[in-house]
Amino acid sequence: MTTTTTSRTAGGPSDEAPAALHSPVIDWFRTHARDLPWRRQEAGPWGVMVSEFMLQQTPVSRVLPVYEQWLARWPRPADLAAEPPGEAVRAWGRLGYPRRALRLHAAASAIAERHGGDVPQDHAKLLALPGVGEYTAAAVASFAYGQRHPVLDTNVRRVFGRAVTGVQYPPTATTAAERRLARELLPDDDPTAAAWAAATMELGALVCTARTPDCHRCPIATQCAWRLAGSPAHTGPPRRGQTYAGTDRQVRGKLLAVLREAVTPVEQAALDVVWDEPVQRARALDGLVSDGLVEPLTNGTYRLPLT
DNA sequence: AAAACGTGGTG
DNA sequence: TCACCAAGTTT
Repeated sequence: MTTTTTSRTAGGPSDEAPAALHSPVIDWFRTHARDLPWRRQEAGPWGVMVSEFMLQQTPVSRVLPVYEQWLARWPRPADLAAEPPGEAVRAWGRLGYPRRALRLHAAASAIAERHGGDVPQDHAKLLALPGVGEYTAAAVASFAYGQRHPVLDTNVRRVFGRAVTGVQYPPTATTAAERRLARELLPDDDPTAAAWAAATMELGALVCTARTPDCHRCPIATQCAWRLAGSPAHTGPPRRGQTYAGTDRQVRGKLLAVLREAVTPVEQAALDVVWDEPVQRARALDGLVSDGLVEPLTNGTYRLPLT
């Protein structure tokens, strides 16, 4: 035997690992999945897409009521596209990151214009839509159309990090190794792959949570590499929590809150009261305007964008 | 590639 | 209380 004997890539899953994980996780999902509105058949691809936009960095509990109102008001992409972008921003409410509302409106317009009003099925076409990145394209293709795509969100990354790689937390940014692993673990056929995607996400959301995982209820606890290693603490760089108080983001939020509530254009003075520091206040407002979230009128007033 | 981008619940 | 966390995308 030579020193160059073939060996499996370090840290990679064994050939039989996938099958051993698929069934327990998918079976668990069948009995424990939450009954969320965007998972109902009647939600359709548009409902799935709307939910995915809203769920980008925003918890399910806060998305629920806004999602219902949104779909009731704009049941099809063309319905949203027919309204001014500012109406999308207003209906977005306090979900946060309001540029998502603008992008969802722009995506709806693109769907209405270029795709005959139907959410495209092709991953590349989904990816080309405003506000749709790698995750959302895969999620819509998988959840709405039952296709086979690696769906790698924060939940799945954590589940794979623990169950397979054996670490408490995945790296800060998604790595090529994580993408490769997600691809390797993907079941071969479309329906099973789609179920796997939804199931691993749900497992991360309900059981394999960031702070205090409930391993007692985990269907793959006996196979979890992290548990088997004694649940070692995170070793990498500290996970940065973004500060918010005093940032431009906070000021933008306060300014936009005023505009959302207003039915008519708002005077400069009404915006000035939300923040006392004039330089930062002006910078925040300029930022909102350049982002297309606020429209300045020639008479010195401001409103949510009509175009 | 690092940083910007909202908001509210929770341990 | 306060830092962490939540189905990311864009520049």
